[in-house]
Amino acid sequence: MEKGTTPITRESGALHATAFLRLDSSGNVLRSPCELCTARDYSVCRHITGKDFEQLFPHGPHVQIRKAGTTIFLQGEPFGSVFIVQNGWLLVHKLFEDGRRQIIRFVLPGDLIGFEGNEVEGMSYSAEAITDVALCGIRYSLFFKTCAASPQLAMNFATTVTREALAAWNHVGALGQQRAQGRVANLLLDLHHRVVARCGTEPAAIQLPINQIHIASATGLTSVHVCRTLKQMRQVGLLEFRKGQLVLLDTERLAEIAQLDPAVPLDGLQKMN
Amino acid sequence: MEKGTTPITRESGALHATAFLRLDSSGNVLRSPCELCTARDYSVCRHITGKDFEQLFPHGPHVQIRKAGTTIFLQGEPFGSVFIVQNGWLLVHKLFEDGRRQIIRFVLPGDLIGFEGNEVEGMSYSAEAITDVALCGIRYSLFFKTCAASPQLAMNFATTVTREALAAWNHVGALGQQRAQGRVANLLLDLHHRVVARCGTEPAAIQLPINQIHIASATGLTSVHVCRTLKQMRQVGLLEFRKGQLVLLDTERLAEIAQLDPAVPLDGLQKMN
DNA sequence: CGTTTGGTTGACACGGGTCAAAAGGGGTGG
DNA sequence: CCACCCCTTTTGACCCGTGTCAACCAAACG
Repeated sequence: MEKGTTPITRESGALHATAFLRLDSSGNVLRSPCELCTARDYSVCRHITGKDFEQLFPHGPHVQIRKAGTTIFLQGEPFGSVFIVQNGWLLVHKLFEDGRRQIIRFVLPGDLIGFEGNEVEGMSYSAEAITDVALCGIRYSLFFKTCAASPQLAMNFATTVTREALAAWNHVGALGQQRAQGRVANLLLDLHHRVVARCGTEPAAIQLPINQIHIASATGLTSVHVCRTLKQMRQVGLLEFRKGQLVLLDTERLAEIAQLDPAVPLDGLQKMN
Repeated sequence: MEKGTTPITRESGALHATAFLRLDSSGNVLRSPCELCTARDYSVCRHITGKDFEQLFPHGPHVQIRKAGTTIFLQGEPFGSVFIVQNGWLLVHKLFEDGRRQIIRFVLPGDLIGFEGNEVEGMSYSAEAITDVALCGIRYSLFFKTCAASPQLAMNFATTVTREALAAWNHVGALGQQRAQGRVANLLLDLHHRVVARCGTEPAAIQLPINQIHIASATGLTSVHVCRTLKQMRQVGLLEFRKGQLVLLDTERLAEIAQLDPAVPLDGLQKMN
C-alpha cells in the first residue's frame, strides 16, 4: 500500500468510488480520510465504511494476523465469520477434484470476505492469504444481527455485495467471450484500478503480489499460455509484468482489448509467437 | 409455472430455500404460501418476500406486461428501476462490439432484476424478455429509500444479491475450468433446480423457454458446438433436450460432470462424435 | 552448494471455432 | 393445400487457439 498525497479525482479512482459517494444535506460529496486503509478519501474505498466499522466493533477492532499461504476458510466448512481485510491480499477460489482451481476473486485491503456461502450449505469457496494479512473478523451471526438493527449498515453491505456481483458478472463476460489477451487485460486492468485507487498518485509501476500461476487460474488459462500471452503483450508494447511489477504502457489499447472485443484481430496485434 | 400440491421437502427445493428460511420464536421453520409466484411455501422462492412486497407497494403492486423479445433496459442506460418478476423469463446479457453477447443470468419469476449497475455509470448490462413477462417495478431511488428505512428489507435485498453473487461465481468456475459438457450440465441443472423448486412435484420433463443459441451464449460456446455437445450427452443417456423440453435421465452423472471435473475423461463418456 | 519454485520455450495434440450447406419445422399468403 | 420463407438444428470439413508434455533456465532458499 502506498500513501496518497493528493485528493483522488482521476477516473480510475472514480470507477470504484461510485458506490460509496456520500452526500451532505446540501448535496455535496462528503470526503473524509478512511480509517481502514490509507486512502485519503473513504469514498474511493471498496469497503464497509469506518462508521460501520465502529458499529461492528464498539470496543475496538479484533485484528488477527495470518501468514502468507494460510487458508482462511475451506469450501464445505460451516459458515463462520465475515472479515474486513485491513492489510494484505487474499484470494477466493473454487477447488476441483483433480487439484485445479478457479480463482474467483482477489481480495484487497478494505474488501469484505467470508460471505461466500450460507448457513445451510456452508462455504462454497476457499480463501487463502496471498501475502501476510491482517483481518478484522466478526461472527456472521453477530454481523447479521448488527445489520438487522441498522439499515445503513445493511445497505452498505448490500452495496458491497452488489459491487462484487457486478465484478463477477464482468468476469463471466471475460471468460465466456474473450480470448487469452482479453482475459489477461481485464484482470490486470482491474487490479491496477483497485491498487491505484488506494494511492493518491498514479505511479508508473505498481506492485502486485501475484505470479503467472495466479493469473492463469483466475483467467482459466494454463500458466504456460499466460506466459506466452504476456510475452505477446510485452512485445507489442502493451504492458510490462515482471516479478509482480506491473507497468501499463498503452492503457487505451489495453482497455480496448479488455472491454471491447479482442477476438476480432486488432490490426496486427496477434500472431507474434 | 406449475402448481404445487405437496409441501416441498426434496433437496432440489431445499437448495434454493436456504436463504429464505424463517424461524418462529421457538425455532421452527415458518411456512406459508407465496403471494408472488405459485409456490406453496415462500421459503422456496428466490425473491424478496411477500411482506417486503407489501412494503414496497403499499397501494398495491404496479404490474406491467412486456412482450417476448422486448428490451427491459440497455447497457449504458441510466440506472432506473428495480423489478420483481411475477411471470415469464428474462435474460441479462453483456453486449460486445461485434454483436456477440454473453448471457450473464436467466431471471425467473420471483427473481429481482434491475440492480445490474449503479447511479454513476448506469446499467452495466442489458435485459431482455425471453417470454412475455409481468414485471413489478419500483424506482431505484424509492427502493433504496425504503430499504434504508427497513433493515429487514435491506437484509433481504443483501441476501438476494449474495445469492446472485454465489451463482455468478459458480458460473465463473464453470466457464474457467470446465469443457463443453460440464458447462452445459451446469446450466441445465441450475435451470432445472430453479424450475422444479416452483412446482410441488418433480415432473419427468420440464419446459424451458430457451433454445440452443441461448445455451451457447450463456456457456461461452457457439451454437454449433452446443448442438454437438447436446448430441453427445443424448447419446450417452445423460439427458434429452428438444424444443425446450428438458428431461434429465442420469442426474447423478450429470451432477458429477457439472460439479466435479469434466475435463478428466469419465471412463468412455467422451469421444462419441 | 543442491533443491525448489516460477518463468520460458518448443513440439505436438485436441477441443472448439468457423464456414458452409442442408434438413427440419412453423408460420403465412396465395 | 401447397409454396415459400424464416429460424433453429444438424452435419461435415477444416483451422486455430490453447492445453499438454517435457526440457531447461534463473532466482530464491536452506
